[in-house]
Amino acid sequence: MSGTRRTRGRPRDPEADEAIMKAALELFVERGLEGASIEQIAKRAGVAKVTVYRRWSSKEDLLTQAIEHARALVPEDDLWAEARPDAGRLLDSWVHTLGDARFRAVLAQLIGSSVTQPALLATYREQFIEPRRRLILAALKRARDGDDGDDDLNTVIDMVVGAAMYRMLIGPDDPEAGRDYLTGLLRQAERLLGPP
Amino acid sequence: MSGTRRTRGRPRDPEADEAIMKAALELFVERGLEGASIEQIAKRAGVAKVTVYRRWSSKEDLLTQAIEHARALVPEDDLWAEARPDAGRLLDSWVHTLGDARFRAVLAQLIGSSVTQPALLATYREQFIEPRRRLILAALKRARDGDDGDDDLNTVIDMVVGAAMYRMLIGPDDPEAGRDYLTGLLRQAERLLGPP
Amino acid sequence: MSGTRRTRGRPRDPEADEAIMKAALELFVERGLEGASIEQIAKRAGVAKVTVYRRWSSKEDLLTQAIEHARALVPEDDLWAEARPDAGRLLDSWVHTLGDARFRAVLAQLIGSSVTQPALLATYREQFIEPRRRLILAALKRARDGDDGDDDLNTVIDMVVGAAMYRMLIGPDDPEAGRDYLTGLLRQAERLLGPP
Amino acid sequence: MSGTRRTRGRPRDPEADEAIMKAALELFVERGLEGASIEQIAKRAGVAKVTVYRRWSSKEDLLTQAIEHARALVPEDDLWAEARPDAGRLLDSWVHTLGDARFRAVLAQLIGSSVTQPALLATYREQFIEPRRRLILAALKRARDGDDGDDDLNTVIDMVVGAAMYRMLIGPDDPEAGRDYLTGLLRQAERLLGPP
DNA sequence: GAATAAGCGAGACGGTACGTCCCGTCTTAGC
DNA sequence: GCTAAGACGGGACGTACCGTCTCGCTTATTC
Repeated sequence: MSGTRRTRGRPRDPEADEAIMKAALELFVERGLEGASIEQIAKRAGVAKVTVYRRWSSKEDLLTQAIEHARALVPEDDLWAEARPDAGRLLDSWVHTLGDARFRAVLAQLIGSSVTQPALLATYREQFIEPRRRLILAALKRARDGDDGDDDLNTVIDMVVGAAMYRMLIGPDDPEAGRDYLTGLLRQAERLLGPP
Repeated sequence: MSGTRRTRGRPRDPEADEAIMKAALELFVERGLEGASIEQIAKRAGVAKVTVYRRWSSKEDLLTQAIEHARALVPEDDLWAEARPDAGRLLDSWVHTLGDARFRAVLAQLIGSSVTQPALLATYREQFIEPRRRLILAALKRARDGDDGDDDLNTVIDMVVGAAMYRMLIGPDDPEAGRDYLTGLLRQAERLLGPP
Repeated sequence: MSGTRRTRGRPRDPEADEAIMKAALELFVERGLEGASIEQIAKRAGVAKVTVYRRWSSKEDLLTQAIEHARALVPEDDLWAEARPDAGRLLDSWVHTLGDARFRAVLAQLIGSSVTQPALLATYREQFIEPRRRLILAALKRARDGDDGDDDLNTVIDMVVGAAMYRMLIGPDDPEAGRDYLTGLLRQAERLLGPP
Repeated sequence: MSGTRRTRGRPRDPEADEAIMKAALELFVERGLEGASIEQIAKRAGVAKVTVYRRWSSKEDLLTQAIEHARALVPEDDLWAEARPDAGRLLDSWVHTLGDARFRAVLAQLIGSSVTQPALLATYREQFIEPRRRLILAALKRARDGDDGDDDLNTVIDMVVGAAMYRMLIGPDDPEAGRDYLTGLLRQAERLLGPP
């Protein structure tokens, strides 16, 4: 009755997919693109190497899918999915994310690997970053009645997000990049968004 | 006065140092931290592996020093070393740097490798980035007579530099991050630096 | 009856064994014990180094087995395996062997390496030399009805074989050690085996 | 006044020659041609590597000369230099030499190295072996009044010397190759030298 | 119920890099 | 000009992983 015909032979173990993607993401975060070898991924997932290769043609494919898969598991995403989310809670969420070492590790690894493998970072940007930017842009346009061009608003977003990421990725390791710093950024942004 | 006694035996070949650091930096840019193996560095430099190991105890030491060394070779640095450099030329220099794929590759790799090896990025920050920031900060303070706190000025610098780097490292690959984009950033910065 | 369970995983490639032992023997003959490095053996056999190390724990083990293996491939051995081989054909075989540069090289290398590594020569002696000596001894005893002690017969064999090898290994390089020389040796041996 | 003009600069240390040749010979005996590296020879002689290379152009040159040099130091040689040495004492000498592990090691290494480097063994043969053979041949001819050809006598010498060396170099390691064995060989030789 | 087919763990395969050691050559300072 | 010291390019060492491959076994579908 169901549309999808079952294939012949032994079916794939669905738990393996889960375990492999989990292990892949963990290793990528911990040791980067090179450190996340199929060998290690298979070992950590408790799976034979062929089992990985049968499902994904390359490490990059696997990681891309693992990133997409992981996104669906993050409950916080729901907040960003709301049409008009609460600004305070978004700030909290943003502070929380930026302070998370795991997040920093993922993003740093993605940027590093983008030199030889741009697809991963592109996936991440489209999956995580762009939706959030679009949400913020829409909120700003609502607040401003659209009297500024998108370009200017986008530049302001770039400045806020860019400063935060710059601080997190490159800036000195002082733990200053917390709520106070973000609040300062937003205060400056308000001036840019106010009347000239 | 000198007092430093020359050591016995054949002195180390200074050309080898040069060749090794050059090869190391090239490979790091091309293939990242893992791809820059001592084996390949030595081969490209036309040097025996021991010759590398004699001078540097680890790949990270080598790369750190290679980055420091490379900085001294960049003539453009002179511009930034001037007490009161010309703003237009600085902007040109900045545009040129941000548009350079090599620069992007180095910085991206450094950020990626900072997860497991923070020293490299720290060296780069202290050698390249901080001096430029200090110069800009001083210029801004001169212009503003110091009526703003350092924190605010630093935040503005973060926003400009951060936005530029964000665009270069993460942002969509459109080649928009050129002179026009930077000019837009600076225009916004002027507003932040003007009277509230 | 067999009981030997096949082990799991991919079985070892029997052609690799063959190629490795062949390459090892060739290199040993050409360049001696030291020249026959695992690195070169693997390269010549078209095989990865691990593949060698998986099978043999040391170079000496490998060469010992290679010598044993090579013996089984020499068809001439069949002649010596016959119960009552034809004396003329044995002489031909002996002349042929002594004139073979390869044979001289193997034996010379084995003797040289026996100083630091006696096992190789011992294997060779037991595999090649002793069987032939036993065969000759048996033939002599048949001919003489056993009225001499083994010691005397063995001494005569020593004298014939020893003279031939001495000529081949140490003696001046004149190509005299051919059929005439061996025939002369055997004529002298007949006198020793005849009535006193 | 004297004919030989002293050259300029510091004269070579004559003790160095001695020490180097001694060390070279020792290492050759202990570890063979490959093991007797200039590095090790210099270290054991307590001398810099250049000091060795300045005097000899190659390892083989050095060893050849070391062998020649060593011969002059062996007092036993005087016995063989006598016109009509005492047969009993010669036998003693022979037994002593064949039983000496050092002698075996030298000869075995020389034979092994002759595959790639025949000069060493040739020197040894001409310096040590041939003179002794000539002496024995002369003695036999004196005793026999020359009624046999040289060839036959040489063959008998080959058989005795060959058997002894075969036993020492290849034969089973039983310590049988002592005085009794040699005496047996000589007894057999007497039969060959007697009337047909 | 037997045949077929695909998934699975295990492990061998060729290849590359590791960091160390030693080789013979070279290039310096010091006597 | 000799000496000791030590750097040089080259190459082998034995180990560890890499991604690919090839086994025997297991599990499911199909005939």
